[in-house]
Amino acid sequence: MVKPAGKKATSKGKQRIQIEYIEDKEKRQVTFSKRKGGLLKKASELHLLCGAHVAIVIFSQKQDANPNPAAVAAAARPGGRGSSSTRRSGGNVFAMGTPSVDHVMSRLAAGDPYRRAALEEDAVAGREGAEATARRRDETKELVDAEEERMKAVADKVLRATAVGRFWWEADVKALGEAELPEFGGALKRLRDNVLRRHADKLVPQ
Amino acid sequence: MVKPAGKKATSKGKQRIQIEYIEDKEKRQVTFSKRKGGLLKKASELHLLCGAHVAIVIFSQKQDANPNPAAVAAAARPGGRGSSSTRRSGGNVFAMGTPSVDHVMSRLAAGDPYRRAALEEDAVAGREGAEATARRRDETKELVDAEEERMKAVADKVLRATAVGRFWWEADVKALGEAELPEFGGALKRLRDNVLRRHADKLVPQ
DNA sequence: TAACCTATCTTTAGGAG
DNA sequence: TCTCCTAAAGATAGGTT
Repeated sequence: MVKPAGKKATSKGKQRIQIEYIEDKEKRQVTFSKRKGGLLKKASELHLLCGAHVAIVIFSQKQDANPNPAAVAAAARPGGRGSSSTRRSGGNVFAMGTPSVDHVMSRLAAGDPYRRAALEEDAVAGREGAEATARRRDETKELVDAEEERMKAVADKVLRATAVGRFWWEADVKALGEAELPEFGGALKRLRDNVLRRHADKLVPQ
Repeated sequence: MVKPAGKKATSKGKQRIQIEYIEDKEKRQVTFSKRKGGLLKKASELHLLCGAHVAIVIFSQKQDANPNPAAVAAAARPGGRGSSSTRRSGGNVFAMGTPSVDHVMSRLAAGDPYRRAALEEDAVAGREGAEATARRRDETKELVDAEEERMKAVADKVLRATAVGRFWWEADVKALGEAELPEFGGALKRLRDNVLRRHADKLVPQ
C-alpha cells in the first residue's frame, strides 16, 4: 500500500524489539494475541503447502505459583460461576490444533507396525552379526554400544542444528526410541477425541 | 538491505505464491525446511515474549499410500547404512518441541492419579500383541469416520456463523476437562526426559 | 543437500478509535 | 478488548554456489 504523498503519517510503523519477556501485562497480551494468530496461520500454511501434519499446543501464560486444578477447571467451565465476563481475560487460555489431527493420529497409530519392523530388523541384524567381533561381545555391552552409536548420530544432528541457530528442542522422534511415540500419540488422540466430543457443534472444518 | 546502485540484481526477490499444495517435490522440500524453521522460531519467540508454553509436532509429509514398513523404519534410523542421505529425502521426519516443557510440566501435578492411570494404560497397550494393536487401529478408524460425518453435518451451519476466519482447530483446553491435560503433559515430560537423559551434555539450553 | 543472496512479500509494533 | 492503520522489521521464493 502506497502512502499518499500529502497524508500525515499516523505511526512510526513497526519498531524493532528484543525477544525477551514483556513485563507490561497489557502489551504482553496484545503481542500474545497477535503472534498466536500468526503462529497458527503459519502452521496452517505449512500444512497446506507441504502436506505436513502439524499439531500445536499453547498455554497462554506462565502458570502462577499456586495452581489449584479444581479452581482453574471450575473457572474454565462454560457457565461456571463467578464473573463470567472476565473469566477469560488474562486467563489460561489453551489452544490446540492441527490442520490434520486425524492424519497425525492415524499416522501415529500406523507407526506401531513400523516400529515393530524396525525392532525386528535390529534383532535380526544383531543375531546375524554383521560384524563377527560385535557378536563376540558381551550381549549387554553390545546393546549398549548399539544404543550409544545410534544416540551419537542423533547428537551429531542436534549439535549441527544448534550450531546453526536452531532450537535444542527440535529432535527426531524416531531417534528417541520407540517407547515414547505411541504414548505421546495416545495422549494426543485422547485429547483430540475429547475436543470433538465436547465441541462438535462449535467446530468448523478447515 | 539496500541495493547498491550499480550492483546487478541477481534475483527477482521473494515472489507471491498461493497457499496450496506444492506439487514439485523438490520445491516442496525446500519450502518445508524453510518454513518449519520459521514456525519453530516463532514459537520460541512467543514463549520468550509472552511466557506462553508451546509444544509443536510436525510430520514432514503426508503418509504414503503404500509405505514399506521395514524400509521406512530403516531410513528413519540415524546412521542407517546404505544411501542414508537419499533415504531421508521426502522422509518421515518428526519434530517435536517446546521452549518450556519444564514449565508445562511443573504446571501439571506429578502425582496426578489421571496420569498414573494413563501410564498404566499405555504400559498395558505396549505389551499387547499385533492383533490387539490392529484391532484398536480399526476401531479408531471407525470412530474417526463417524465423527467426520457428524462434523460435516455441523459444518454448514457453523461455517456461516463463525465467519471470523479463525481456525476450527483452535480450542480452549480448559473446556476439555482435567483428565487430558496431565496425561498429555505426562507424555511430553517423558519425551523430554528421554531427550535430556541421553543428550544432557550436548544440548544447548535455550 | 544445504548455505548464502537479494528483492519482495508478510508480519507485526505502536498508536488511534 | 477488538479492529484498523502505517511503516519498518522479519520471513522467504527463487536463484546461485
